[in-house]
Parts: sequence; structure tokens; C-alpha cells
Amino acid sequence: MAVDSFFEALASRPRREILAYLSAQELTAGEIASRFAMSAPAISRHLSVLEGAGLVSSERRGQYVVYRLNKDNLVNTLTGFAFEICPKAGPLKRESRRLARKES
Amino acid sequence: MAVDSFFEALASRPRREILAYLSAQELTAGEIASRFAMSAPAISRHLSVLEGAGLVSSERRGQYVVYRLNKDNLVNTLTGFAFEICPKAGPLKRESRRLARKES
DNA sequence: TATATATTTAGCAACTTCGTTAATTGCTTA
DNA sequence: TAAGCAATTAACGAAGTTGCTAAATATATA
Repeated sequence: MAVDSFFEALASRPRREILAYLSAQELTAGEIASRFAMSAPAISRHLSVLEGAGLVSSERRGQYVVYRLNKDNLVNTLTGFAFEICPKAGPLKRESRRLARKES
Repeated sequence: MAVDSFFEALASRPRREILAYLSAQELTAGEIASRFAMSAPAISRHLSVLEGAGLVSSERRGQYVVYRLNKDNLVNTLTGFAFEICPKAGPLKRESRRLARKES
């Protein structure tokens, strides 16, 4: 299920930090790795987990691979989950209803 | 960090299903366990993970222990995270801003 | 072609999680 | 007190995750 890999991907501090970096701008794998005290192979694996969950996309550009955040998928999955758990109350209420209408 | 245990707790399908059950009503540990094809001790451990993350609260009532969902904490943490990653766009924008104002 | 840089894949050890059964603790009631 | 039900803790093995280094793959450039 999509929501499984989604929450699995978010259950890691370095992966959430990668998302935070990518929220500001696209970055190459190397640029991301340079921001962590961790080997490039370890970062590469985190990136593939994030990509498998649909949270980021990658594109090869010459000898570099550029990663970018999939904001829509992140926000929609998060909102859908919140709606499933809290259908009738809480701050997400209005936005969730709007989203549900849009998708039906 | 709180967000660590929060996402760790959500990274489990049975735990997310427990939250879904509790979104409708309070339930005792035994009532929750009876809804799963899993031993009571396993459910008990899942419940303690959820409680450690602040997602549910428990109260002993006679020989039973009743669990209930902490909706506010769930929605606020989810919204806070979405706001951190997607500060300027997406369907959560308006609600997130509202929440940020309210908490400052 | 040969060399250098960027990235990913492979193989490995340490650690954590998950579910099981058995034992323990907490509460109620005869 | 003793018996019974509810729930948790303990102890265990199976399986997965995480990080490392070394090796392989891609692309650019002399």
C-alpha cells in the first residue's frame, strides 16, 4: 500500500531532513550528502526510499542526479490520513473536505 | 524529539489501524485486541508505543484499561510537519498559517 | 582512450522491531 | 483468602533497517 511506504519513509530523521532541504530548492545527490555527516552511499539509499514512497523525484542531469520534492503527494497523503482519523474535527477539517471534493 | 516518536509510531499498519478504531470511540485494550489477528501482548506493546508518542491516552477503569485518541496532538503534529516542509504552497497553507498564529 | 568525478550497488556487522508464549501484576468477587 | 479475568512485562527468535567500505556504473573531459 502507498500509505505504508509513505509513513515508513517518514520514520527516519535523516529522511525528514532531506525533505526539509528539498523544500527550499532542488539539489543533487552530492549536495544533499554534503549536508550530512554520513557517507554518500547511505544518503543514496535514503533517497531511493524517499523516491519509492513517491515523496521525491529524480532526474539525471549530465553526471549529476537532481532530486526534487513531490509536494503535492506529500500534502495530499498527509491530509488524507488526517481526514481518515479525524473526519469531523480539528484544524484540518475544512481543507480536508475541500480536497475530498476535488478528488471525487 | 517528539516528532521522532510520532512518525515512528505511525510507521506501522496495525498502529494506524488502532488509531482508526479509536477515532470512532474509546475502547479497552481487550476490545482493541479482539479486532486483530494478533496476541494481546503484541497489541499492548503497540498501545504503549502510541501512548509514548502522545497519540493516545489510557485510563484504568476497574480491571479494564480504556484507550482514547489524542486527536489534537495528532492533527497539530501532522499540520506542523506539513507546514515545515511546504510553508508556502499546497492545500494545508491556510490552516497551517492559522495554527501558527494561534500558537505564537 | 584514459582519467576524473558523481552516483549507485554489493556485502557485511550492529542494532532494532515484531510477534510468539510464559510469567507476572492489578482488580473484582465469591 | 482464593479464584478468575484483564492487561502488561519478560524472554526469545525471525526479520528488517542502518551505516560502513569496496566495487561497479555513468558521464564528462583531456
